[in-house]
Amino acid sequence: MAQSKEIDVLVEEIIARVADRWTMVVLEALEERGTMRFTELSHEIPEISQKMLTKTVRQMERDGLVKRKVYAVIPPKVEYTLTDLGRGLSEAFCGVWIWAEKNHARIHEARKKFDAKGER
Amino acid sequence: MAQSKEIDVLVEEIIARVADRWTMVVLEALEERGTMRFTELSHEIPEISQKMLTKTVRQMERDGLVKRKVYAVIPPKVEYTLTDLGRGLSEAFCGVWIWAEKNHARIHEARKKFDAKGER
DNA sequence: CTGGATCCTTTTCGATACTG
DNA sequence: CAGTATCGAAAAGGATCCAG
Repeated sequence: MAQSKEIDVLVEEIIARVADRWTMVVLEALEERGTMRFTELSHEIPEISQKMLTKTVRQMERDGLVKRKVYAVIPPKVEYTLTDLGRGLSEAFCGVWIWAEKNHARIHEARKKFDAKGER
Repeated sequence: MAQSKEIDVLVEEIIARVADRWTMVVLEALEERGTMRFTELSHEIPEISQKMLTKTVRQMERDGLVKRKVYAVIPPKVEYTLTDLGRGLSEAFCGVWIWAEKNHARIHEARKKFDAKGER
């Protein structure tokens, strides 16, 4: 049963959005540590800029992957938690993480070989 | 058993590279149809430009995900095939595709809700 | 047929400064 | 604390032309 082409395009768009560099890392962090505040996230992922973190969590919220809970206190407090949808994605992506952990050495090796060839 | 931080960064780099928009689509195409020529790929994925396709398959070759076989004929003939590494990734990523197929409707729904809120 | 090279536009991203 | 706004650098991407 062939999927329609339109569905394919929709699915591809989801993959592209969701398989984003930072989305994956934030998803992992939230999966491992549960509910987290904005600053906790940025400490957990030092490589991300504040701007990208804001953008990423907003996008994830929009896509229904995380729940954003704002406390009306001063100073502000905002907590991020994975939704069921987000946890499902995290689980689905688990296989890719495992694959990457197992094979990153092979990839780096392949790159070295490839680059060595080109230098001749 | 906590993984070292350096490994994490290596793995994240792999994820980022491999979870690229076009890499995923090319991977899928090659997994489904086996060996393919350059033009076949570009026909199978009409949305990709020639430049991006070239770049993507080069990168995948460098990372050891595809094998590139050049036939010394005129006109030129180049075939692309997944390596074991590539097939492994495709398999690992399979879970994410299934998740996306199952849940794309929920995501689009979540987006609609989110956008509706913002318009007030 | 399979690209490489070039030019140009668009998008992404980081750094910085500022606010409730 | 948790952002928004803005600027400029850098990267991605498309279009076109050319070559082996």
